[in-house]
Amino acid sequence: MRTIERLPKRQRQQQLSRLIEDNPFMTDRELNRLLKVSIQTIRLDRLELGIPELRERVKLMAERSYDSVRSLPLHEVIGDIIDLQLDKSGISIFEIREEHVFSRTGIARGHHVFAQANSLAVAVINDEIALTASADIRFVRSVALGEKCIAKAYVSSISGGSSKAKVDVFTYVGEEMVFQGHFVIYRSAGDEKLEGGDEHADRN
Amino acid sequence: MRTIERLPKRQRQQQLSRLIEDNPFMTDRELNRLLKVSIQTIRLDRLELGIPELRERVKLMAERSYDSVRSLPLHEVIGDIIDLQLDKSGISIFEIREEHVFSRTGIARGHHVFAQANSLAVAVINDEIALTASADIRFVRSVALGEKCIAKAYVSSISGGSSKAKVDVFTYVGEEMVFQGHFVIYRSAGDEKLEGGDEHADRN
DNA sequence: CAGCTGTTATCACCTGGTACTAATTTAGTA
DNA sequence: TACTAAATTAGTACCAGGTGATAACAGCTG
Repeated sequence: MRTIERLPKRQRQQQLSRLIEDNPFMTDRELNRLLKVSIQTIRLDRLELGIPELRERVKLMAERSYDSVRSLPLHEVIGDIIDLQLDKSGISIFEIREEHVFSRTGIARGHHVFAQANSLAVAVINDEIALTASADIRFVRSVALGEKCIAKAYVSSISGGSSKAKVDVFTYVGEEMVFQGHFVIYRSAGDEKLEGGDEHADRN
Repeated sequence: MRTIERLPKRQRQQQLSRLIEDNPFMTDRELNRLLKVSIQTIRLDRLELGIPELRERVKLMAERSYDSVRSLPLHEVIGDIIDLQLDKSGISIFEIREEHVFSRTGIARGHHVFAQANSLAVAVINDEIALTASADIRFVRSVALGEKCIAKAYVSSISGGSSKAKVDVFTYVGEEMVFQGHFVIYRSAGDEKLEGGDEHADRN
């Protein structure tokens, strides 16, 4: 057996890779039944392909998700709030990373930029519960992978003791403005028919 | 030993919970050394507390992250597009789940609802690259955990052979409108200074 | 003292493997 | 055809990290 026609092995190994890729929870036993080869062959194949055993695969996945939970994009506030004067103004920083961009072009997806601004607008309102009621937004220029977005929020009006506040948010990359939004935020004071959006999250 | 002074057990179990909580990758062996009790006691404690063994914990984490990858909130299109007539209209469904709501109240965070609408507005535009330029949005009422958001997008105008399209999106839960947005989308045709937001994602 | 809780110790067993050795099958060529 | 080498299968010992059952012991308490 020199070189020709040893495809079946290659093919099987490709299949094996694919199977494990799209269901990493398969045991060797299940795989040997699916691929109609002995369990030893499966193990040899994994060895050659550098695919770790089930438990290691599962552990790796868990570790990855454990790490990423610590910096999860859509839980709590998007972006790090670095300055906050309640009912007045606030500043947050948000770095555009792999998971935020469209892979073909490296341009940030709009909702991330929006989410940073929205989070900040909500955080700056000094209330137990604050929800976005409406917003008028503009993406001035596209934001690329690796760029740091600095969002600055200014409360422009707070209606008396009651329910609405207006917040303007401007997001910059360096000197350039990339986004602007005018938000109307509902506050908890005196209304039960809350209107949407985001609640107040921790302010650390 | 009636009731008084059996605190050490309770305390130990609390500590155990805490330890496992903030490092789920600990074996019973490591825990027994840390807490200075036998490994059997650790196992009994886990049993009483309903804490599964290391491998189960790790597997659960992996499964959670695996599930959420399949329906990842901010990658690709948010929501399932169930109908699409390019340059005309589109419909998508998005179910509000645990990871989309503010845990204290079960109210959906605004950017998810926005993200669904934004994704759909972009998807409905028949162009290689489409980016959100601006939007005017309103959260009509808050959306709760478990509710299914049906977003309907209508292209209201496409400016000649050139760069802008207007898309109106209305999102409903049952009969009720919960969100409305008017989007201006930039299209790839004839402009390099693209303006932000979201690119065109797969349409399946 | 009996009885109870709590703790520790053993022992058999389980899953999903690794590591190694050996036999068997298959295919290709001298 | 016989030889050779790769590929596959089989079997064994061993491992981590457990479960489950059973037993023994300590210490207090009524």
